[in-house]
Amino acid sequence: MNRADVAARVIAWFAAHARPLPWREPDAGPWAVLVSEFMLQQTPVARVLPQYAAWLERWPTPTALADDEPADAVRAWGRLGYPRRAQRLHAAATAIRDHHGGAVPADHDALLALPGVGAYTAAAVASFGFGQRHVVLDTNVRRVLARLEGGQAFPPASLTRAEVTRAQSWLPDDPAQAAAWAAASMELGALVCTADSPACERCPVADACAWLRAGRPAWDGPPRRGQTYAGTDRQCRGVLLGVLRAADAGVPRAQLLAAWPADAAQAERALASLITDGLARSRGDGTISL
DNA sequence: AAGACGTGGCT
DNA sequence: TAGCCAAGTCT
Repeated sequence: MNRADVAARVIAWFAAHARPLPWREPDAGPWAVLVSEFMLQQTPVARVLPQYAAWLERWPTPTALADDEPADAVRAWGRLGYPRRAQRLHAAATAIRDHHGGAVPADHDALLALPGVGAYTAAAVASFGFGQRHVVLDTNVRRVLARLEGGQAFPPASLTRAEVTRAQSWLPDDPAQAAAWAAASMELGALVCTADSPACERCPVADACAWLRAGRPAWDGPPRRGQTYAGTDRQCRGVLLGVLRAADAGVPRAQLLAAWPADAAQAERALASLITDGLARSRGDGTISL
């Protein structure tokens, strides 16, 4: 029962059970993969699906997006969340237009240099978009490996060097197989080896799982801190940005701030941070716009 | 390197 | 219901 055999079974399971997602279709090129990866950062598949289709229809190439305004991208992002991702995707498209001839680069380091592209996204695009061999370590794969080999219910709070080393040891030698493993191990985590109530009875490698063998012990590490949201600056920013997204023209400053009546000082602070981040701009006539 | 950064669905 | 969680990145 070596890693290659276990990985092969996960890949076979994927062939039979993978969801038919548009960015995995044969006609989805690197640009489609890049767009999907940006949208999927911390956002569930179900909410990404409609936005993804609309986005690619409007901007079928990086250059098409780069030639429009960043504000258009933020508005089209809608309610996907973390609107800075829209801003960064626009910036990445601009870099692709200006420095890569309009084609998404295949080189891992070139991908990593793009705005909003970190270790995961660079590896994912190189792997799914170009069939290369990279460690693709997202939250799903981290959890799968933590259980399968580590015997722990969850991975550490932040990505460790040990996890990367472990993931490397699972990567098939052949590039095509490595890319298949990346997609399959992610899908296994998303559909079977889920964070809560994992479906071990449907797991193709349950017999090889250290965590299941140990009786599925509960997480005994440090408490994973929750994400409080109500009343935070983040929520306030979201409300203000929602108003700006919906507006055709600039919104009078006072009217915008009135959208967060609970705490005027907080609204001022949130607006200032949005402007600093380039997600909102103050216009000459005293109005605010995207 | 811990914390900021949106949003909505599920239990 | 309130908290947890979702294909992370940046500082």
